Amino acid sequence: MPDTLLRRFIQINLAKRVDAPHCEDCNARHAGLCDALSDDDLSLLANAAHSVSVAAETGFMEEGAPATYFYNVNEGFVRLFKSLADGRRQIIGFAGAGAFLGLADTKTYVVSAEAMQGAKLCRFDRKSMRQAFITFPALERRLLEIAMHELALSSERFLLLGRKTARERLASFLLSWAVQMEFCTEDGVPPAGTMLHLPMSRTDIADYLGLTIETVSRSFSQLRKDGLVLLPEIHNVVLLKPHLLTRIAEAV
Amino acid sequence: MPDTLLRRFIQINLAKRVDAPHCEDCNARHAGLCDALSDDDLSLLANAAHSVSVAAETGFMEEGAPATYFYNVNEGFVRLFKSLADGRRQIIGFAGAGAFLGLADTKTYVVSAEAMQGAKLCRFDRKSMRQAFITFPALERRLLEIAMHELALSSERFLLLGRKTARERLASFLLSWAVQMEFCTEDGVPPAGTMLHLPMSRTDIADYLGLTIETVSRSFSQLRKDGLVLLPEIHNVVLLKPHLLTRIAEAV
DNA sequence: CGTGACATTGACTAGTATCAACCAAAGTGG
DNA sequence: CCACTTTGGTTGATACTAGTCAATGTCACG
Repeated sequence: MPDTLLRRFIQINLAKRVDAPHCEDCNARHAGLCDALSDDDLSLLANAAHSVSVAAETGFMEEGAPATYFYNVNEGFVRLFKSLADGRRQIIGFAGAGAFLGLADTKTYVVSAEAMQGAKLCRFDRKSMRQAFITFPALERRLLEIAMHELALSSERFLLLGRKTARERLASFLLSWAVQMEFCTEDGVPPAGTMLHLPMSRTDIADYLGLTIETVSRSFSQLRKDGLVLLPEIHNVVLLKPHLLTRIAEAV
Repeated sequence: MPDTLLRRFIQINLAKRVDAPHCEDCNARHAGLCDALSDDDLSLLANAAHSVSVAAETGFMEEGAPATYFYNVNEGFVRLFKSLADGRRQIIGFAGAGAFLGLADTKTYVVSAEAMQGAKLCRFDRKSMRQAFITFPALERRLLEIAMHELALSSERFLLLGRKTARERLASFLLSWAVQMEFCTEDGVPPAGTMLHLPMSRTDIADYLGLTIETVSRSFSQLRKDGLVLLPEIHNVVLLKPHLLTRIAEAV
């Protein structure tokens, strides 16, 4: 085979696509959807994906826009939100590695998404994803599990937004973040002294909990004064009395 | 075949189980999960189900209890809710014919359920349901669609509970109920003059919207004074200016 | 060291909750 | 049959939590 033809063959059939994701060393390899597939199947799926980087504070999905892509978060955090016409914002969730975005039964996105710091994502277009669900039924089953888990969490959040006080909301938030960051033991409570890193601003926390930044700030100070937490840095919280926090969160 | 043996054969193989549901004339036949199956497949599934009646204001599912059954609502309305230790209650949703209850990735129910008036339900145990998902993949696909739809609705409700005023919440509620009752045209707005029947009490509406009964009552009166609705009976609302209601609901 | 972004704290306000009175409709029982 | 009670809803007066507006503090960065 002449040299140029050989190079061409390699290019087409063997070389990795530069923008295809490298699943082997991905943070999300054993989380979310990807965890449902074997290495071989995943590498097939990866060929349908594009790896994209999103700069800090940049949007890549907009409520109401045609839902052309699904995303899987590989690195960094993403905030999902909805807004009212006058600018009021509600953060629907913070999505980290392994989270699957763009899930919807509609033709348009139901929420907007922005990278918080820099984020790396896998992008699939909906067509190839539909195909993947047919090829890999395990994927669809996993998606159902994920969706059911989200639904369970959402009922907890309805209770928070509809019925809890500012203090209770913040306590619940800290604990749920500890769960999401896998700091919790089998009883669902993080060990005393756990230091949580909160990658989001006070504004984000406020818009997540249905409060204002001032109320969030005051509630933090109150928890600190009561000896429940330490606030060594703005983005770090030490949970001194996690069991008391759960009592506050559940109004026991 | 002797007479007694024949009777016995009929009893075992041909006679309908008294408590098996009659899918042909069920309200939920062409809604929710059941709509995903053909008549033949559905009658197979029906054999795994028990038809149960629940009296008004009676609970049949409790948050935290072992999740042994799934339910499908055939008739009447059911309220799903979560409570805090001190009695504060948040209604997660009102489920009518076709709704599927008990969905959860956990071993225990995440919400409680009560019939509002009398309700008729199909009860499946989780084991036979898992089997049904394997036998009828269309069922699982449909369940995923339902779950994704619920997730889309839930983000809308986060916005409502976290960021909307009492008046906006009530306007949103009336419109969403009109959608659920299929009163809306293709633009998602019900025609002017639509009369909505609200099967729930003011207390239920309050606990659904994260308000008190007094605030709900005042908000109703306010909408009436502003000429947006009529309140001929307590459980009936006439939407006089639905487009204005949507403007209020979305803060345009 | 000045600037800007973000957070905290304080003073005051507003929207909703709470408490209470009142009302209407639907039982209940003598 | 009619007074009495009960239940659910509305309306008013007041309280309180969280929001708004403003001043101050803190930290990172040029």
